[in-house]
Amino acid sequence: MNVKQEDTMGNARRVRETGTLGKLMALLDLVALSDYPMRFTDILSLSDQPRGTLHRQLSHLVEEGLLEIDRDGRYLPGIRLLSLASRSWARNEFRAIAEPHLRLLQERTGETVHLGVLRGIEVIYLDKVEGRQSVRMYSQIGNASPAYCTGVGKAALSVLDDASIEASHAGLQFHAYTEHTHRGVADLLADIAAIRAHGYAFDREEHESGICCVAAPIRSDDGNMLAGVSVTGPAYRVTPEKLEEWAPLVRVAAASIMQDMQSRLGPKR
Amino acid sequence: MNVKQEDTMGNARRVRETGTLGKLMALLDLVALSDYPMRFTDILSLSDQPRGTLHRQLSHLVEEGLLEIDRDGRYLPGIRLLSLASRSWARNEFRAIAEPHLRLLQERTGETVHLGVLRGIEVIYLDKVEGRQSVRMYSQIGNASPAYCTGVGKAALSVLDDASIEASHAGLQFHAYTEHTHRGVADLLADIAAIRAHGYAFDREEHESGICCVAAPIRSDDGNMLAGVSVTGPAYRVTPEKLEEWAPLVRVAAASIMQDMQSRLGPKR
DNA sequence: GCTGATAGTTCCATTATTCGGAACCAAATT
DNA sequence: AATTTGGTTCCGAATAATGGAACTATCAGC
Repeated sequence: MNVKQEDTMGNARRVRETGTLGKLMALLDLVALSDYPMRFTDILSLSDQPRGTLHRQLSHLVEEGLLEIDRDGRYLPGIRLLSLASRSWARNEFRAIAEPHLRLLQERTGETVHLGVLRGIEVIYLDKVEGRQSVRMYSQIGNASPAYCTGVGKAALSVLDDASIEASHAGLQFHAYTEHTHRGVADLLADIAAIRAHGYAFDREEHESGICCVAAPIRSDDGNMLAGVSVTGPAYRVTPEKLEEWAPLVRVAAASIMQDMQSRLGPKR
Repeated sequence: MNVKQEDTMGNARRVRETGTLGKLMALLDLVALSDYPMRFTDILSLSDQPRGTLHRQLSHLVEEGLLEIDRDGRYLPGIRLLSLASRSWARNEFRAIAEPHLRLLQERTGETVHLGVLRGIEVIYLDKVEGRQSVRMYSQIGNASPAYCTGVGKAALSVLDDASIEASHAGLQFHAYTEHTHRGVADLLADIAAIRAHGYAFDREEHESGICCVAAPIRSDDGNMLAGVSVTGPAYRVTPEKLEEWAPLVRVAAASIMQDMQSRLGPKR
């Protein structure tokens, strides 16, 4: 576009901002995914754009219902996003195919089961099946977490070769969520080598203190989508032994999902 | 813009399509909210745009992850929508404030409780609290339904005056979901008059056969947002007597939510 | 395999939209 | 009243979207 080639580091999400839509979506990300609601000036300082331009862009997003302004002039994600997303979820074939297998895995282990897909260097959780406790359903669904510190993410990455992983994570600053979080690509690659050897990945409190999981990779037959299933639980209940014990179950679940995908999506075309 | 002023009736959703973003979002709606996955030509026949233009627009949406193409060349809603929406939901203050009241109402009635906001002539469900059964959580959240045939929708509409309702529903074709669905604005306004008198709305199998509910309106203090709470259940369990019995509880829930909003949002600014 | 038809993609001069600096407006602050 | 801060509007210049047409699969029937 113009001078702003170098994406101010931290935000290693978007690379090229394709035309008008790209710019607006980048802005939407900035506002909707921020951790606190921002006002016009806050956004102005983060997005290097002239005032007039930014103002018009925000107005357009608001007009479309993608953002909303509260009474204090703070910008918040709009509800239109919700209705779009509910379709995205309901109509997702992969999720639908995986669901029964997630349920089975949940029953076998008694712990929470997650399904997530890899999108770049992030994992987006597509579904979640939990046991009795009706804590906060929905919660995790749609959430994006870094691949390098989640079981599902590392499992999915393990299908790729080192070069790709290194390339996609180059220059990324690994955030130290806990003391066990990988600190850089080298750590990650070492872990991934082990994951490839075993066929499953562990997350031992790497993303959240006190939370462990074991995950297995899923790849679509066309190879365009990488995903993972995991069983997650609190460390006091989910011991290393339990994780080892569940690993084969998780692998079976992943394998069954892949098989179902092949038979339900493969033959057609 | 150009000739296409009259929005081919049925789709009484979008009126003016603001610039580039508006057109793209209209297209996204068309594709993402359709009932079945469409291929390029299907979309072409629905959106009156030249081939080249449409193709580029779809490409942009795909590049941004708002749409995806499956192996058969059909366009589907993309997962990026999910991650945006999860923030929209998690950060929604109204939902957070209402939640405890929804839980209480659920406990008191034992049936499923919904929270929905009015957006134009549609209701978008923001939250849902159900009892024991872990049927299909999430399901309803984000879903958009016509206001005229849902309890929450009619309750929310009842806060507006007849003229506004008539204006917004003018020319709208009322879809006959069941034999009890209102057939036109006249029916709707008659029902709404009763709702205003009582302070609560019934839905007696108007949207879905065998499903009944009772709902009460919620209006934000600034009057910019209309919403509703409802208790819903299967007709065999949720008799007319039960609905009458719950009506005051639903009104109390609505009132408490409004009060909480006032005290938690009001004083600030 | 050939022929015509249908589906999808690319090109590029024209046209419409966005861009962005600056002026403007409105509230708070001194 | 004067100044600062936060937000909005304007309009010529820069840029991106448009859309007709040419082009390339892919497919169906012969």
